[in-house]
Amino acid sequence: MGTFVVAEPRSSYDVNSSKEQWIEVLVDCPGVQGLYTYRIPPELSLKPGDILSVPFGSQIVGGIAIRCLNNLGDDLDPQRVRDVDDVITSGFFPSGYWQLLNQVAQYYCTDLMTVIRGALPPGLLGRSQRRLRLKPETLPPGAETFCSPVAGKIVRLLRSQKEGNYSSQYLHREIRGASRGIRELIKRGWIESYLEPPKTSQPKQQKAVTLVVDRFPTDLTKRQLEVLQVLRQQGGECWLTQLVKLCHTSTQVVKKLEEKGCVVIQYQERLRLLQQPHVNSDRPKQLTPSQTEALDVITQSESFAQILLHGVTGSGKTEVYLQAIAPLLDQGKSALVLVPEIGLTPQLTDRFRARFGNKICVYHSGLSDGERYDTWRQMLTGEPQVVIGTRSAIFAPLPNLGLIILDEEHDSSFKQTQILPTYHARNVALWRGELDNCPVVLGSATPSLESWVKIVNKAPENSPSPHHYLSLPERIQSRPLPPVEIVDMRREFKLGNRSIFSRSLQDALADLESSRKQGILFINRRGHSTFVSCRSCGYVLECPHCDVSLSYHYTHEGATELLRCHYCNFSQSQPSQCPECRSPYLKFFGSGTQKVTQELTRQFPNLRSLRFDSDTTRTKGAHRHLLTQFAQGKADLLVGTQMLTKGLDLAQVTLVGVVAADGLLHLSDYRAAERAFQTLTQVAGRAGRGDDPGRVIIQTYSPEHPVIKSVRSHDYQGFIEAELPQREALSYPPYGRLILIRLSGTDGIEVQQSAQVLGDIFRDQVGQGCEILGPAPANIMRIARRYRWHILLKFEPNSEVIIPDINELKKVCSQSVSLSLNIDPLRID
DNA sequence: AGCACGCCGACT
DNA sequence: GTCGGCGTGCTC
Repeated sequence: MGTFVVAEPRSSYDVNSSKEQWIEVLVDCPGVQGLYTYRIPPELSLKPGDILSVPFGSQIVGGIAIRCLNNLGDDLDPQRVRDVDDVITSGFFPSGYWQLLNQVAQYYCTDLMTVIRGALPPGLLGRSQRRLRLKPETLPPGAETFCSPVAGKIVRLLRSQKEGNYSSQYLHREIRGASRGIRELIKRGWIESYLEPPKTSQPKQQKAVTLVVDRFPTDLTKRQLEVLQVLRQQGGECWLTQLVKLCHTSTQVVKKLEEKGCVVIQYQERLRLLQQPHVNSDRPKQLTPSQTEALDVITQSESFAQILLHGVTGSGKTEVYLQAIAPLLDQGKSALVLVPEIGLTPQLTDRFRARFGNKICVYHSGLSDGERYDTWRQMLTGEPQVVIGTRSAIFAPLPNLGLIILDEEHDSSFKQTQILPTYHARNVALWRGELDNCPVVLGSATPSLESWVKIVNKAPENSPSPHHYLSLPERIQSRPLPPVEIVDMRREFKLGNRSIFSRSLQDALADLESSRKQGILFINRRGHSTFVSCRSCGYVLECPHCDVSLSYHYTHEGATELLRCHYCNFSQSQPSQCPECRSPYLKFFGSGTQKVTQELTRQFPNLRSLRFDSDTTRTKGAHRHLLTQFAQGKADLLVGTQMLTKGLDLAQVTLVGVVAADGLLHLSDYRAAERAFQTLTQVAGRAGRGDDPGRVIIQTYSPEHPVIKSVRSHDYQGFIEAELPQREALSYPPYGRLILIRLSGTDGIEVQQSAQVLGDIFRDQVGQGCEILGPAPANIMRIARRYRWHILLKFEPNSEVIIPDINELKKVCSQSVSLSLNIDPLRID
């Protein structure tokens, strides 16, 4: 080959680079569907998957680049196509991620953007804001007196703000008919209107100091030398603020060192990851034979597999998870561990951190926006790591996923109900496992019927993927499951015991008092009493906004007596007399955590108890604090609600008492029995996890209830065998699928009418193979002033039921009525 | 979501 | 006649 011209940088006559490029963008705007085409300005480089900001109408909104186009379609006038404004973040989605999001959107009947919004950390999809600013330089003194009254109001309002600056939204909210005044003021040149760019989460930059010399110069002051020595101790690099703090000095000293060429100070990204206290590291524990067997199956699954890990309480599921994850990290892969909302206890994360140290990332909605954003970025680095999180962490962008674990997979907090999409993390986890081709482990002591049927009862013909049922039937170290004693409270009453504690429970509590062991008391409800009624006329105090009675709250001597609504949080002080008949004799019915604690101190003054419910764990860190206190033996009894059932592993607990199981048993819900069995089994499982054997006492008015019988003998199998045929007979899940259409609004008549119209539409359009129940008023018809109606669709899982588009359905409803779909609802109330 | 356009009732 | 209410529809 002869001489060859070295390639010149691409110049403007290069056909490829002068050719215009367009991009189709999914725009983040409510009520907007479909893709919009934008021109890619030559100075921007972007690719599908990038998060963009684009002009849309009069504003700048967020969007996702979907695909590149080389030429515009004929139907689009090039004049109308606008430029992409900016690239907010690039490379935020691992490959295969789109397919997952699309699958979620399709199954849960929402648009892709809604799924993206729910998956991304908050604050990435920004939206511009129109703001108005007073121009003091052109504003004549006393301006408000010689313009229209509305304009005057606006000027006065803007003056009250120190920057003379408010959002247009705020002005419109504060001043009626503001638009006229705003137009006038702009015309006069006294104010200006501008778009504030969307504020999206950004990496946090902080000054870092780096040591750049090996040998320290000789002309250093004592202070300067000290700083350099500390910096060397820190590995040659340190945040400026931290260094200054460590040396008890000022930034001046470090600046001087920079001038002398010893260090460099520059901005670096600082990840705002959740700082957690140090824990002592631990080593893998010896496994039982069944743990070993389970671990082998998991570690040998290198592609997608559904694995149900059914381990009785205290059988050491967590240790199996830990040992299954360890080899993955060595292979450079990551693992995702999902836990129930309140199950994200410090106990669990501490155990993971003790084993894997800083390879652990915690991701849940309690983090600040910045922390979530940075944790997300940390995951994108692709370093092998373990992400522990709640429901939404199933969307964690781990590029090299080797294992997904759902701990306590039966837990209902894996289902999102209030906001769209109404996804179940277990479903999404299985899809993700399939897409990322990694095993999914579902762990529980009381597996959901869904998982049981899917994995254990699965018919061979529709099981293309491997599925395994792994059982850990025994507790570690051969500890026995605690014996469960059922106490018939009707009998107690007959024998003249009017206390909320049966004689058995009283004996056990007295025992606890003398033996210095610890116990747990489970109550279904928080507060003191579930309702207050007048002894003379029977009037029950009800919430003015909801169709429910008010709960009585009273914690201790001298505290204010409150009535509170557990649905809308309305509260008022306890009246001294009946609002209806003025009788002063009001009686409290039904026991909550507060009343039980009160009774305890009255009957067992030497037992120290801690209340553990959403009232006492509301503040940040309270959860951890209460558990630490209990673990340190600063109390003998933990008195609490459902929260107690989730992942507490307290070795000293020997007694578990269920004050009244009946509240769980008699709910008019198809899933009530399953929930009751799970809750009771889980709470019973808190006993006897240490060296001392445990004991469980369940008080009930229906001791013959099949759920109670199964719980007494720790008989999951028996429960399942009784429950499944009932579900099958009525085509309830897991045999049939449900979709709940919820209508609500402040006008009861309009809600009812819209429900009827929708019911007729469904009967017309989806009748085949789909049963339509309702419309009917919801169990509690009114909550927070809103009337609620339901329509329930029930159909075979494989039938081709076509759900009408929700936007079409909304059109036929009254405007005041809001409509939402809940796909596979867990509760219908 | 904003913001325009456009069609009807109460004022100069 | 005009002003100003807010119903409908569009945003590359």
